[in-house]
Amino acid sequence: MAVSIDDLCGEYVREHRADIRIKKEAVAVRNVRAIVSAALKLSCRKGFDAMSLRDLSRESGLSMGALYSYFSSKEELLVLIQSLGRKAVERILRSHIEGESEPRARLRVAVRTHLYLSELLKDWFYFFFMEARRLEDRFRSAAMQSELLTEGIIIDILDEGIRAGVFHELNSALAGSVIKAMMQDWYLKRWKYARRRISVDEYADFVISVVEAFAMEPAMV
Amino acid sequence: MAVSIDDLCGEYVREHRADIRIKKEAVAVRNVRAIVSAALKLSCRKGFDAMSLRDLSRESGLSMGALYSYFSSKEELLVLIQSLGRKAVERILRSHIEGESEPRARLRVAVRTHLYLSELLKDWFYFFFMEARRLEDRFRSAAMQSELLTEGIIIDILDEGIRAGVFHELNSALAGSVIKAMMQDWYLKRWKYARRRISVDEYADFVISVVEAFAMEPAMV
DNA sequence: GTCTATAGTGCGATAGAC
DNA sequence: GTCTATCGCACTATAGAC
Repeated sequence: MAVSIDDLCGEYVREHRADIRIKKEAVAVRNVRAIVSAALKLSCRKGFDAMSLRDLSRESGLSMGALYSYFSSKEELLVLIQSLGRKAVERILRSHIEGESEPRARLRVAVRTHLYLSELLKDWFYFFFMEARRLEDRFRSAAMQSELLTEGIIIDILDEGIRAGVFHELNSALAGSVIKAMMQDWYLKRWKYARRRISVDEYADFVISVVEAFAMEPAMV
Repeated sequence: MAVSIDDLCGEYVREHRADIRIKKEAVAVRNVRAIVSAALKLSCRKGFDAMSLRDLSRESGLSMGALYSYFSSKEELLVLIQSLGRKAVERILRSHIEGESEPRARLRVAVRTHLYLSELLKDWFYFFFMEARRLEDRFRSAAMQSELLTEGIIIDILDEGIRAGVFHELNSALAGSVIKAMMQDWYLKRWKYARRRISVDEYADFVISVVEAFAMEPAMV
């Protein structure tokens, strides 16, 4: 699963060559990386609003003026980080789940992949959640669609499993919601799980066991 | 369960008579109510940072100057809302659970009471979660303690039930975490459940069914 | 491309009239 | 008690030197 801040920033620069004033790709990627990395770090501490561009300038090592070569307003920077990361996450999540066909295995892979991905990109996921309401309407609805999309993947798997008789009759919409809630807790309460020395694998195993206890026919557990 | 914004604000005024410059209690309660109510409304839309005191002045109907008769800085207003609401919530939650003694009933009451309370005080709960990281260290650690306290209530009930043989052997700390996560989803994703016309009762029943499927011995489900 | 310096804005907070 | 008026400051954003 080759995905990191570097990869995502490289992808962004190549897709937005026209909007960025910097000609050398290597320079652009390096600086975008520094900016996004610094912005995530500072925002996750105190929030995007509380982060001033002076803070961002200091943390990223670029001057105020240089920052504006990469985005044209603070709002645009917010949208950049949100949409860039989200698109990448959706793509990766989908590609991993497609490998499995049997519902029970698909459900396990979906939960585990989501947790691994959110572990790898903790700051991004936290940022998506906490800063989504600061977006303008058109971008916020994209964020809501994204919440529903991830959940929809889970719901589809559950419905498939019910039809196949692997899972018993259950409210798949509500089940999808609470499964998503459990997965989100991993990156929303990092401090708690870190303090208790719970690994992402332990957490994944536990969530899967809860989900299966509820969804599986007793005879198959 | 007599608890509302009015009750909490009245309680605050009586406890902080010394700090508030207004002499008439009736006036003070009315204005504190207007301020807190407006602050919650505005903060839950765009965040506490994004809410200016001019916005708050407009929404509450008090002038900038008048606002400063009730708090001495924006930071103090944040702490006021956080600590006031949180203390009240903890007290109410504890008092309701004490009524039950049998582990299974206690668990059901704990989940249901928490959900009802978060329904009644949606804005407060949302505010606690989203604005906690803006607090100074000493206040933020109080917020973290509160997260652990609510979760601790659940964990204690689970441990009791395991000892009594009502629940099977399970990792009660992890179970407490994910139960808390499911309960929190109710007020963190209000837009989603409202859109789907899910009532708090439906949600409570569902969460309880998930928890019991996992925690109960198969024979007792 | 990146810098420094600064323009222009809106903020939190306060003083003083009523 | 509450208001209006205003202060000083920190912010976003930009202009112009290098």
